[in-house]
Amino acid sequence: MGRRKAELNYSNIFESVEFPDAYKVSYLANAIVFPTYEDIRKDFGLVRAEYHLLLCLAHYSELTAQDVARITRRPRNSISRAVHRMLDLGFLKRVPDPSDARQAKLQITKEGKIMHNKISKYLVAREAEIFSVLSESERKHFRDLIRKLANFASTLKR
Amino acid sequence: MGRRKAELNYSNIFESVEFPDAYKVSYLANAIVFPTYEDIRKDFGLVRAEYHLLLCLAHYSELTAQDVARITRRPRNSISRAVHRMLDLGFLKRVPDPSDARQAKLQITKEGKIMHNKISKYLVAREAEIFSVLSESERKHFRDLIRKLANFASTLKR
DNA sequence: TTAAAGTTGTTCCAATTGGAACAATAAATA
DNA sequence: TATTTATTGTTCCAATTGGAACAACTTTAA
Repeated sequence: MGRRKAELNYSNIFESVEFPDAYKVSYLANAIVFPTYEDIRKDFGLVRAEYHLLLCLAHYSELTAQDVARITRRPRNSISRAVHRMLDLGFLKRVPDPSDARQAKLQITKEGKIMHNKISKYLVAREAEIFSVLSESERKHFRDLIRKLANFASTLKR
Repeated sequence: MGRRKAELNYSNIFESVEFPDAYKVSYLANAIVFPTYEDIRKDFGLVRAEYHLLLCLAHYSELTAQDVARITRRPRNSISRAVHRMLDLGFLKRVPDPSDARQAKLQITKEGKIMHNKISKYLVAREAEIFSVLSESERKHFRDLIRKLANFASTLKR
């Protein structure tokens, strides 16, 4: 007691905010997702859109830049910039689409896959850490609910 | 044995991504939270950190800039910038702390409260829209689970 | 067939952003 | 006490960002 100043514990507004569920989704994203992008940038040298390209093309063998923009809900120009850098880095290849000269099909390269695997490994561990606070059954339940929400959100116009 | 249909709908990677839960939290935030900040900017003229100041000071009568940075997990310099603009706009007032000359206590003004109420109303409606896809019981479960996750996330070092 | 409307990928540009360093002050330690 | 370490709020700066406009191309409508 005495000399040390009283330390108030202003830690959050989780229970008092007017939109507690949306606020916590936002908070979680800020606490765990965005620092993760920062880690990816520092440790692997890729910015968000660049990583998104890897992620999408690791799961679909062929996509246009526009497809990736839609899947990730990022602006097209960010994706466009990222495509060029990823081509330079050798993580993607691009083939013009003969049936539509406006667009080009993108594919991930072997090097891209290797990079994707490295980053994924890190992200899987990170996810496990965060969700370790839930029991198996809670986590299963959460998965069902967040799936419902995400599917619904994906139908909303951008 | 039918051929796979050529016209696939590349809409998401929810089910194939290696970290499906974290990915959907991120996706939800991108789909509903960040467009919301954009709306607040357009409709109310406040950027994210400025709105965060309103939000925090609507729920705690007195906070330092640093408190707000901690509560919202935003960088201090963003909050600092926002404080000055909010003072100019008359939404906040600032009183030097006599017991610690480094810091100042911030409070929301009447005008700030009015602005906060307007924005809150919009956000509450937005939350209701998003979560309308869940039943009452599902929503209650989701609330419990996201609370657990958010509380855990708040204990993680920044 | 022509004209209008929509789509894709791109460049440009202005604004936002956050890391880093800094001065002032406070707290901890020797 | 004197010195070192930590904290607060700030400014600076470089990088990221996304909106808007654009050209090239395709699709739809007339």
